Amino acid sequence: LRTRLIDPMARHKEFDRDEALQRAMEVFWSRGYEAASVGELVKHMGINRQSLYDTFGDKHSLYLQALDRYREVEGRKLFELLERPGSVKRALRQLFGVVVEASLGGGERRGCFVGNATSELAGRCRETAEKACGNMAAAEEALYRALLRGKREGEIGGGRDLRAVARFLYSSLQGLQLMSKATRDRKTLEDVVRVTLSVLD
Amino acid sequence: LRTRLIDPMARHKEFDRDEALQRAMEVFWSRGYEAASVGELVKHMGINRQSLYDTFGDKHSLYLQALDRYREVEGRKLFELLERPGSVKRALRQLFGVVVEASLGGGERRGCFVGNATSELAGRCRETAEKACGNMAAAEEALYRALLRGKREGEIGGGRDLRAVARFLYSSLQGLQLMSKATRDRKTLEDVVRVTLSVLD
DNA sequence: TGATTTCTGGAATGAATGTTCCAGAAAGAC
DNA sequence: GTCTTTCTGGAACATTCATTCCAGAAATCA
Repeated sequence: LRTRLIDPMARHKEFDRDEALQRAMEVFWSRGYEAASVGELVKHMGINRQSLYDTFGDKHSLYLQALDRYREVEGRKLFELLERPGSVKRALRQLFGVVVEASLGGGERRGCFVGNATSELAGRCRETAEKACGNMAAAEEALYRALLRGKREGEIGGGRDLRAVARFLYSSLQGLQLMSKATRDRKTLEDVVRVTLSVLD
Repeated sequence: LRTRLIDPMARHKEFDRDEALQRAMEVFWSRGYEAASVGELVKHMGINRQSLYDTFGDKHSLYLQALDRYREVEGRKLFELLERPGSVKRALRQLFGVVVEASLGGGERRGCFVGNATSELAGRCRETAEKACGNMAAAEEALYRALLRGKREGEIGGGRDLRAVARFLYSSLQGLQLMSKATRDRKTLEDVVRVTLSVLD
């Protein structure tokens, strides 16, 4: 790092750091921390073993960076969905619906990476717990703003503590994602969603 | 096994199988499947390494048996709490309250073993997924019966699809347990519980 | 071209893993 | 006492793991 500033003539990195991190995230997302081996990561990231260690540090450090990336990418999606003009209730139905459909589709059921990380590591790894907390707070905030807008636009009644409702919705989303890992029964998942969203009425 | 039936003269098992399994369950519950080493299991179970393999088979098989035990033990607790005569709403408040207090106490936050197992393995291990499903169905049934009683006794209104509400409550419990792994903020958790239980009003 | 740095692939390392083998002690049934 | 079986502790095994080392090829900039 220092030498490059002093005498900057060398080969550039060939791979795209973000793209490699994205791939790493997918592996950790599917397999979890412990079950994901460095060999697997190397293969899916498409970079050299040495490059992995040079660029991201060790496995644990890479995991935390993957968590950060997940938050950015998925957080952006959540944000965009909820800030989109139009019915807030409709946006929430869509949000929960995406989870249900992802579970019923033939693909892999990875759940929520942050939820998985919380379940697997938060009790044991302070950094993971902090990142999970941060993600929770960010999602809660996005939900809260959406609810505020819903109230402002008359779609949501004023009798509720919207902060509490936002927290409830985040918790429900995590519960649903967990359920969706265990069952592919559409009726069950839709029951959960229907009752969850009924608190907005 | 066969020889014992033909010629039953030998030493008896010295340790209590259920007790050892209970200990194994605690290890898996705290650490998850991958992170729990056989060495750790041997130590906490208080039995010999060989006895572990003789009695429970390999690590994976032991894990599945621990899951079964969890379901029996915790399932019984859930059942007893919900079947206890008196207010159903009160019982549910108590149920959710236990989770909140466990999270705020100084102890380890293990969450729900079945939830942990679902998160870590259900996507990859069919047997785990099936056991998780079974547990879900059993808990749902207990909740459903409690709700039916609440309706019969006039505590819960008749407008609801109680099957759906039972599923919702189970999902919420899982969501809450996950949240409780990441945060120790009482207000946050109580917000979630309050909104969750408000669907019964 | 020459200097310098990074990339790449593979080998090497050392620790930890799950599992099995062994030999002796202990305890029931005859 | 004599079997027979299980228990116990420890060693042995093979595999996998995360991580590091190495040497050559590639690429940048002077």
